[in-house]
Amino acid sequence: MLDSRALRQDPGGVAAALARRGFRFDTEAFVGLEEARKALQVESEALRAERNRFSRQIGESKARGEDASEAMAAVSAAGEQMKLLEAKLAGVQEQLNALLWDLPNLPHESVPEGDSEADNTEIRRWGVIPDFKSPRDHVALGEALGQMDFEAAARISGARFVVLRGQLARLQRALTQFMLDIHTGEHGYTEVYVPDLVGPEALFGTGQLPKFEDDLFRARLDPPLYLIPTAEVPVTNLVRDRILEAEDLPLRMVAHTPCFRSEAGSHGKDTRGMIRQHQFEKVEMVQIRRPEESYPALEELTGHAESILQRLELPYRVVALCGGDLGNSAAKTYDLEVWLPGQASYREISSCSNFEAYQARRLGARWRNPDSGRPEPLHTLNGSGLAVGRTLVAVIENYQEPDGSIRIPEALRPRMGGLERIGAPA
RNA sequence: GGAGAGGUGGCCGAGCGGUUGAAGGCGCACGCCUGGAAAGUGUGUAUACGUUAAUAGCGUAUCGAGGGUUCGAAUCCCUCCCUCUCCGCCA
Repeated sequence: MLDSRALRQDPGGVAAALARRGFRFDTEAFVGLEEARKALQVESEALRAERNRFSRQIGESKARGEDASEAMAAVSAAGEQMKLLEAKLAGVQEQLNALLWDLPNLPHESVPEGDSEADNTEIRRWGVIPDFKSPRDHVALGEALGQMDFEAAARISGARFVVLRGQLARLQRALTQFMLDIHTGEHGYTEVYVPDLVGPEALFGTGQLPKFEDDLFRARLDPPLYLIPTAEVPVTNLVRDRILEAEDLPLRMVAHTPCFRSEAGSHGKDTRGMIRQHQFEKVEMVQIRRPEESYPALEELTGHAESILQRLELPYRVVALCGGDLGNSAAKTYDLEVWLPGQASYREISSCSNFEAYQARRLGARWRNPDSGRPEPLHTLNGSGLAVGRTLVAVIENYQEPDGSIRIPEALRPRMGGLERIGAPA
């Protein structure tokens, strides 16, 4: 959600900024609604103030045992009119909210121009792309090992699920623990365990609702409950409706959760393998920051995600998303793309974003700024550190041997009981 | 799942349907007192929106959420959510 004050003061400027991400903001509709809102609000508040005055008089008169029928009639009349006005106001407010909630975040000035993935800017590359004569992808490798089973998963749950067995299952667990231990032990994050099912308010806060309901799995209808698409939702919502003190900041939290995505609208995309699943594991970093610190924090957080790839010795590049490719709530995003020999391309393995105050406003996440003495919206950031399923894919493909075995990255061996490779040749 | 109790300000805790944004206490802030501190004492201490140059005033809203009764609801009624206790079940 954008700052409604800024929106009122400079709708044209906001529209121009939103145009950078390919979003058309109907300023005329907004200004019209806003004017109607203001008029109705002022009028109905004045009326209510008058009614309150009369009500007080009634109380006083009755306390003295006097007749109050005149004032009661006045209040009654005001009440009728108020009902009308307030119904109108509620209608306008609803339209205004729908418009407001639908607006994406303003891109940061450093975000590259462009309207698609093709316009993203590569910031840096790390690592050496392995030179395989005939690389196999993780599906071929995993299935040959007998440890990756899409058919079994399909029998249980349909498409876009996987069953891992034995050392591959363990490798995924090792990756998870490895990531968590580094973020908590070296990067200053506090590990949190959070619900995997969340209510609609939580999803509204981080921006998934109301716009992106189709991407979610709903687990219960009555009091609605959704499976989380990312730990960002429950973890960021930890500060919902809170006013933090300056000394509480910054907050750095990390959580490992499964993530559930319906992948509506991506039929036929990445249908092979573990790249795009309905369910996957992810380690997620979340930071809650004072506004002036959020951009340095984005660099820091991105570095934390990169450090995992470096320790696993996986080649990757960092890409700054252009305006058109930016997620709805983000002001700026770096994607980390890992090299996948099976596809001979870089694929997203982490997305690190600064949401500035966009989520914080929806969440009511504030801090007491000592300079102003007032509660002000915080800045929220998050980034995958990393998507575990895709990391497993990257390890399998980058560490493959001609005989179909998988070497285990040095950094993971202690967590694999010293194992050096999976599927050693007979 | 069954039975019961309860949800009020940062916390605890009052609150007859009427002038209650809400007594009192704790905590916190500032001042007085003190050689310094403690104790004591005084004052202040929610948030959002609107109006405004204003983080000054004024207005409106908010006592779990939503709806209803009423001239008027923290107080009465209904629905839902949550917490606690006991029983049952259960990882």
